[in-house]
Amino acid sequence: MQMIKAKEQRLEQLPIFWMEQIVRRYRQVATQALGAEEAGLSVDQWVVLKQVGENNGCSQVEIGNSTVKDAPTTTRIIDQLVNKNLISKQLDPEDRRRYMVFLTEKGQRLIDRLLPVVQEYRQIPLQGFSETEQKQLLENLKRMLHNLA
Amino acid sequence: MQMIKAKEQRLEQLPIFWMEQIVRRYRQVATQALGAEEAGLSVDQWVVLKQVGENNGCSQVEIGNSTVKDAPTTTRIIDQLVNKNLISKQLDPEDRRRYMVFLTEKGQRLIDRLLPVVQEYRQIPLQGFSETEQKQLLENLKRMLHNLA
DNA sequence: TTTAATCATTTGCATTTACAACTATTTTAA
DNA sequence: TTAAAATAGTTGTAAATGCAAATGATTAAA
Repeated sequence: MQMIKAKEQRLEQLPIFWMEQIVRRYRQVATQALGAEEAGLSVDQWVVLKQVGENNGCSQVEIGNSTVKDAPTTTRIIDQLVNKNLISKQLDPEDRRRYMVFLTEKGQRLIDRLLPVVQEYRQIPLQGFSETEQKQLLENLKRMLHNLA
Repeated sequence: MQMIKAKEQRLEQLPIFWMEQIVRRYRQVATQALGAEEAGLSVDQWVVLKQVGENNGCSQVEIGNSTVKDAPTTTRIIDQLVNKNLISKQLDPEDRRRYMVFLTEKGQRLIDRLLPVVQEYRQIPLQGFSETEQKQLLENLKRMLHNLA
């Protein structure tokens, strides 16, 4: 059995290497687009805000799960949004460990205003990708994450 | 011309959403694998160390370019590696703004020791991907980054 | 040649992040 | 019913990151 020396991998051949750049650059684009709206909202704050809007009254754990952020991060982002009066928290009378999180009217108005902006920058990275290519890409990414789990 | 309401995008339909998780999870796997070697080396430190090894005597700017890290980050990682005696810096007599960066013997030995470990965890995310799929994935990622540039 | 512009590197700072530890509450099970 | 385990959320901290600005050196231009 012959030993074959493993091919030296250059960084540019590693998907992760590119993904890191894409994620970083995308964040810059998103941050800039949100910043231009003078809403004082970070990308993460937007994601959580939107998620609260779609799951009004849910717990922080649920928000953390759906946005894939850990508990401390979720707590802090939610507090930031509460301080901006975009959402509110209220102790769950059924389970006094939990807080139920609600969108405020101000929060709803902000979502309505920012949604078009977000939808615009979200399509930037996939410009020129066919539906098929997008689906395929998503599948590949899910496979990669599954491999790492 | 009829207005079509943009499809509400869920997070799970965004490639970036998955990429963030993949990158984070991959870092955990890599950090753990390196940690198990008791080398006291972070993932970023490894990448820079390896890059210095492949470009012995080059400047910090060049290291930063090849690893896609900004100047302050590059400076700090290089200093960490210098403190561990894995690399050394030396003023370039031709251009006294630049430092030339060299691998030490200790650095070379560490690379030799860690390389198999790194090659092992690097292939984890792509398990089950054919050559063709890997090439295609890389192409797609490059396209995405290009769209964002 | 002197000034201005550019370049390589460093420093400082504000923000983010991951991780561990802690409190309070509820659930489980002995 | 009471002790142990699990759950929801919070706090603290060390490290990483991104950005802006500063320093020292070189190059380009007036």
